[in-house]
Amino acid sequence: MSRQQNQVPPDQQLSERAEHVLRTLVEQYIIGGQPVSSRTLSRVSGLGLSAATMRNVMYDLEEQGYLRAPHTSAGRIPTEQGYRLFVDKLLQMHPVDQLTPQELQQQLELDADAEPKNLVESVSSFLSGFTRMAGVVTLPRRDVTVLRYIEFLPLGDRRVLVILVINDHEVQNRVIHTDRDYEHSELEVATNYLNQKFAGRNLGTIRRDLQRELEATRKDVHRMMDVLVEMAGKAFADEEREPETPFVLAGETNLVHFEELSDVDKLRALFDTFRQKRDLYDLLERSATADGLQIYIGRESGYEVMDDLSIVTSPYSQDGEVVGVLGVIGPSRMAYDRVISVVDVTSRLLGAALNSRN
Amino acid sequence: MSRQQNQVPPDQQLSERAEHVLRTLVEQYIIGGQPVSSRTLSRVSGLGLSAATMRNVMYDLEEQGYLRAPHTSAGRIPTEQGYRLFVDKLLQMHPVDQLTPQELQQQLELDADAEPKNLVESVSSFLSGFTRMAGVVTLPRRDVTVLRYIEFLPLGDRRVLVILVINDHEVQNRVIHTDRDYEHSELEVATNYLNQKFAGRNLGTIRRDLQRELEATRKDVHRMMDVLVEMAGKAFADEEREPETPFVLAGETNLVHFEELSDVDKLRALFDTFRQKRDLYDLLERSATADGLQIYIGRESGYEVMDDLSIVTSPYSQDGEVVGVLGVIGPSRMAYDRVISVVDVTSRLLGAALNSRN
DNA sequence: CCTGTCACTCGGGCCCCGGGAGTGCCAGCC
DNA sequence: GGCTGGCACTCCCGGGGCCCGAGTGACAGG
Repeated sequence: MSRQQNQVPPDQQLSERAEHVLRTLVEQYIIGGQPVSSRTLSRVSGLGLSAATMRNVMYDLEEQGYLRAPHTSAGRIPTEQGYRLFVDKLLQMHPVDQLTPQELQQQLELDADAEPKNLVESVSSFLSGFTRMAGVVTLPRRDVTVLRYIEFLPLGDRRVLVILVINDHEVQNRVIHTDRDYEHSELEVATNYLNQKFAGRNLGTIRRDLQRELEATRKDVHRMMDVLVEMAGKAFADEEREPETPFVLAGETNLVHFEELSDVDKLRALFDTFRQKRDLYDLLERSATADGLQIYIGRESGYEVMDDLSIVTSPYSQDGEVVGVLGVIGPSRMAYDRVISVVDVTSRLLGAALNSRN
Repeated sequence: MSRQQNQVPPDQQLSERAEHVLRTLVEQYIIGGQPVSSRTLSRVSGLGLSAATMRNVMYDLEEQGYLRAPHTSAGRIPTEQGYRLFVDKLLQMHPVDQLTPQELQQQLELDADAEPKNLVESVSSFLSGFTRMAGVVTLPRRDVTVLRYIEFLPLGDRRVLVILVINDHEVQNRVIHTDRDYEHSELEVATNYLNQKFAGRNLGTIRRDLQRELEATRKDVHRMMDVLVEMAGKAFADEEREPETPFVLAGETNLVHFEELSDVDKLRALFDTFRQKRDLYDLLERSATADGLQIYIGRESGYEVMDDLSIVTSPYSQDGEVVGVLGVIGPSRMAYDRVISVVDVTSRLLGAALNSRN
């Protein structure tokens, strides 16, 4: 206990040798999942040093907070700080295995014309399937949403189907209930009028203008216009009803396979957190504002349940603007090089898939 | 071991008293989760019998395969056969708590105009939330699918949006890629022609006729017709692309809270089965053909992973025709009365929600 | 047929013990 | 000064023995 307390400030430079040892140790731990002993390091590090020397180095690393020993006579495992240094400085990226994401590539081509929701589900499930951990992807969120086309179709039973084409690609269907049945021809008038007036304009401003329009036509005799504007209003009001949980989590149950979650209580706590979605969403939001690929190791994310778990995230963009975040959640003891590659490539592919739609 | 082997045939009638004891025991076990002792039964059964007598009764019940003792000096717990008798004959249904499904009622009203997929997701998540177990709902599957309306809209970039309204309520969007861009007016011709020809007809027959139509127009000079029929063909071909996993499972992670799944290996096996979806789907299919509410206790379902788990299912109908199944998966030690009520009511409400759309 | 009683069985908690793994430290060597 | 071999020490882990409590099975008597 004393050793941890009088830590040498962690910003002190580590010798190259110490870094090499740390890197080897983390790699070994990731492979084997067992605390790494001085003997193993001596054998495997390639430094040609004896176990005794390794012990000295390890002692120093522990003193500086990079390692800890689960108990006296186990080997050592990395602390969060140890992983941190590892990913920041010591990680050797293998060239991305270009072959494997092909699977995603194909899937994205299949989904090329799908709604964002479906796209996001595909990608999330790819991330989880490929890494055998949990995948998470937020729905793309654009500030400018341009109405491309609006159309009304009669469904009968005083219901009208409203079709909105937004941003050239997203198609939304709404059903609104009206005071009476409308003829196809009547609705065609509405369709034409609204398209002429609003197509190509921003959804936010349309909502404002509709309000004004409504007041104007009220004074008018043109009852028909009144009704159709109200219809459009309804359709757009519905737009407000956001999905409460704007991200898709997949493969959570993969996590049950990991040693570090063989404690059922921990598993429960984690799944409960996932269920609430709020915390995870906040974390993702944070990653969206930070730029580039982010790695939160263990409690760095700020949540106790993330103990021994890490999350690797990357924002994805459309038209050069960040519209969402995706990532992978797994044990801190994960193969960061692979996961980083996958997350990185995936975010790019998703971005590309979104762009190719224009 | 000997006692289990020379079992008295289970079809032998149980005395009323034995049944009462069995019922009390199952109820107690469901409440407490602990093996039930003769003393407890003596206190709680209301029969005014001593523990010693209970022991004799329990001995008989064990001999007939309704109970088993985890070990000599624990109490007894029900076997699958015990649960079976309990649910078939001894279960006292409380009048359905009419208040609680109100939550679902409201949700369904909100979703009244939603796509089947969303409806099913709502219901599945209700089942899991309300029971705190796992909920599962298959997508409604209708044999007759009538095309109500079809429409083409130009999206630009040689893409055309096809909107299909099916069965009065389901709206499907497809994007198809064409050889060139089409004017709105050209597509309007297509829209009119196809609606006139095919609206109100069965999707299956339309597909056949389109094929014929295509061959006919080929010989014709009318190139335009050719193209649009091909378009429609594409749209319907897409229809074939079924969701590979036509059911929605929600709240699997709730199961981690149960004692009987505190064995991590079991949990893994179960989640792996869920991931594959096939087995579960087969099980649900089976329940659809059987009529009314079904209960599979433990391995009755035919799957080893369902050991200590039960599934309560009920088909749901639209226009008097069974179109899907929903259910709840949880430990065999579940409050069957509540779960049965919920599953039953939910299937009715879902059916009603589907019907009210016509 | 029911009941009180008593011997018996079994699981769980506890301690103790020994073996094995890995360390910390030290003396000696280069 | 840094590296190494050696050695004592610490700790985990598994097994065995012990006791206790819970619950049963069986039996004899009402």
